[in-house]
Formats: sequence, structure tokens, C-alpha cells
Amino acid sequence: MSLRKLTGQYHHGDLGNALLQAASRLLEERGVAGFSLRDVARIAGVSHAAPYRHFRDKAALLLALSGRGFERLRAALVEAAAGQRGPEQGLIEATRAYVHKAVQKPGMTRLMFGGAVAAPVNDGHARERGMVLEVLVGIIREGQAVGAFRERDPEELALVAWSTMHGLAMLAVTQVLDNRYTDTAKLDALASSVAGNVIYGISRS
Amino acid sequence: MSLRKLTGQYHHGDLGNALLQAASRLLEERGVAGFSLRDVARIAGVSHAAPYRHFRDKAALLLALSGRGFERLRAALVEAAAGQRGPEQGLIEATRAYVHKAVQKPGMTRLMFGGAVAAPVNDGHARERGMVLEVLVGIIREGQAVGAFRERDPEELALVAWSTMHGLAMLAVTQVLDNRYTDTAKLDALASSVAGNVIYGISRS
DNA sequence: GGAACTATGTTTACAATGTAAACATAGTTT
DNA sequence: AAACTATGTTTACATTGTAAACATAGTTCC
Repeated sequence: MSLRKLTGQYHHGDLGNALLQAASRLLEERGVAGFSLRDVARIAGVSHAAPYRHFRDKAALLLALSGRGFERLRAALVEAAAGQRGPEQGLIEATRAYVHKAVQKPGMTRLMFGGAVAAPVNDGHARERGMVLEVLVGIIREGQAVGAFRERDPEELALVAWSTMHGLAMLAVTQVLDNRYTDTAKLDALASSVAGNVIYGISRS
Repeated sequence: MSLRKLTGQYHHGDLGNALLQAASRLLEERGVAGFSLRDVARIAGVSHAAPYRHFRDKAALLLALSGRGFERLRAALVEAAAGQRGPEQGLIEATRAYVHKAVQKPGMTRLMFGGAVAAPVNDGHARERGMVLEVLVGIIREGQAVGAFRERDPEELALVAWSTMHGLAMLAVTQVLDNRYTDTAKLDALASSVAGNVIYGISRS
């Protein structure tokens, strides 16, 4: 394919990505509920049936989109945890990043974890989710190696950590934390606090 | 109104509740995504427009439904925590109940926390949600009174607990805990473990 | 006891959506 | 350049949410 036709002619050039980008925007603007394929096509400036050349159906597009979400989440965790003093600090930073990312893209978060879309989106990404967990397992293992964390099944400890950060993130996204924690700074502080609590729990002695 | 006409005549007798019940069933069977008002009406055996005499629109029905969900969740927590040895055990039981209830009714859980439906459902129930939190705050306060839990803002500690149980519940519902924890007993054990960890964290000394 | 009133259902109608099918056009390959 | 393939567009249709007009059953008031 040639370079993108900026003149917007018959062939778009890179519609697949353009659609995903438009979908991402729409997702944040109107939420999972008010999300329509035809609007995505409209935003991308193509006919309403054009998306079907790139995605089998609506669910497939959303599946692809949430796939990106998982990958980015994983990357954010890795980046946050990397280069910290120790595993404890790494876990705290990961928690903050997790919550921050969720709140920053609530539409995406709901798509990924809300179960708003039919089966394919929920069942898919088993591997991607596994990779998110792997990051946490890695941190736990590190902590155990240094003698900071309790010696128990690393995956179970990782699930404890994941549950906590995930729960806070979801509560925040679902606006359960009304008023008091809408402020980013306060939410961030709460995230640290929550992470600290996990660490207390899984620490040795 | 007279007793319900079992003959299923023109006037149903108690359509409002029948609709909610049908909706609940449909929600679990097809998920939030494949949920249609017309199907609800079909199940209830009335015309597709009949629901509009009881709910302003689809969102209103779902709002009412999730309202019930919150109330039942609250009740389940209270019941689980009541009559336990101490606040610690109470918190553990509450956590188990929370996760259990979520997994038992995944459709409802997704409705309540998934953000799958437009604004009204998400923004509504601020009070109901607050009442769920209140139960946890109560347990925390109790624990502090007995000297078991650390002296910090009870609401913050309650949020720590809520985050953890909520996170585990959501991960389970979203089927992130593949294979290993699909077994109810194993999930239950994980819930206890997770609760135990929270308690370690918020315990005194 | 019937007449007006109100609550509750039904039918009809319509716009938006997801998706399939037939058609069109542009790049690519031979 | 001719055939092929990938990528868009149009047209068509079933499903949905919802409004409007109509129908019927309970209720209330004389």
C-alpha cells in the first residue's frame, strides 16, 4: 500500500488503526453503552459498512481494542515498577499506575473489565491478562528473593495484590468513591495507602 | 388491585415485579450485552411496550434492578458479619459473602459495577453504595473499639477492605482467574486468604 | 348501578443500529 | 493491459428502543 492518501479518497490507507482510534475516542466520550459501530465509521469518515472489511463484527473491534488496553496496562505496570528501590516500592508504584491508568481511561477500563460486551470480549485475552498477572508475580518473587515478602505461593500473593489495586481502580471508575476521592491527588494517596496495606500483609514477620 | 389473574388476562396484576424478575433472569442468561427490553416483555408475556407503564425506559428498569442488587449485597454483608466471634472473623465472612454473591450472580454484578449501561445506572444508587460502605465502616469501628484494628480513619480502612474484596470479586466475575479458581471452594479459600491479608495489614502492631 | 376517571396493556409507527449481499474501485500481480 | 484481490460503498433487512394512539379493566363518585 502506498502512503496514506490525505485527500481521503476511496482507499483510506490505514483504516484498521483509524477505526480503533476513533473507537477509543468514542468509548471515552460516550461510554460502552452509547457506543455504535456506525458512529465509529462516521468519525473515521467512511461508510457504515467499511469496518466490516477489518473486523468481523462489532465485538471483534472491541476485542481488538481491549487487547491494546491490556498490553498498555501491562507496559504501564512494568514501567512503574522498574528502577524502584525495592519490591515494596515497586508494588506501590505499580498500584498507583494501575489506578491512574484506569481512571484516566474509564471507558477502556469498563470495556476491559466490565463485561459490557458479549462473550468474545470477556473470554478473549486470557493470555494478555495472564501477562498482567505475570508482572505482579515477578515483583512478588523479587520480594521473596530479597527476603522481604512472606514465602507463600507467589501467584496467590500476586492475586492478593492484584485484587486490591483492581478493586480500588474499579471502585474509582464506577464512581463509587464519590466526592471525597474524585481529586486525583487524593485518589493517588489512597492508592499508596492501599498498596502499603497489602505490603504489610504480605511482609515477613 | 385484585389477586393476580392467573389466567393472564389483560391486566397482569403485578407486572412491575414480574418484569424485574424476568430481567434478572435474562441478565444472567445473556449478560448485560444481549439484554433487550423486548425480550423481558416477551418473558413476562406482555406486549413489548407494556414495560413503559412501569419504567420510564430501559435504563430505568436496569437502575431499579441494580438497586435491588445493592440492597441484597448490603444485607448479605450484614448477615455474614453478624454473630461472628470478633471483627476479624466478621471481616473474613463479609469478604467471602461478597465474592460468593458476585460470582453467583455475575450478570447482576456486571450491571452494578460494570458501567455497561448509560449514566443513570452508574450515577444512581449513590446512597445504596454508601450503605454498603457503611457496613464495612461499622466492622472497622468495632475492631478499633476492641483494640484489634489500627487507629486510622475508619472510612479509609473500610475502603481498603472494600477494594480488596471488590477486586477479587470482579476478577472472578470477569473470569480473569482462569481455571485454577473456577472451583467454588478454591475461590472461597482465596477470598479468606485475601481477607486475612487485609486484616494483617490493618491490625494493630 | 352506571358514568367518568385512571391505571395498565396493546398496536402501530419510526428512527437507529448491526450486519449481510451486491456492487464499485483502486492496487497488485502476471 | 488483463485478471485478481483488497478495500469501500449502497442497498436491504431484522432487531431494538421508544413515542403515540387506542383499548380495556378497576376504581370512584353520583
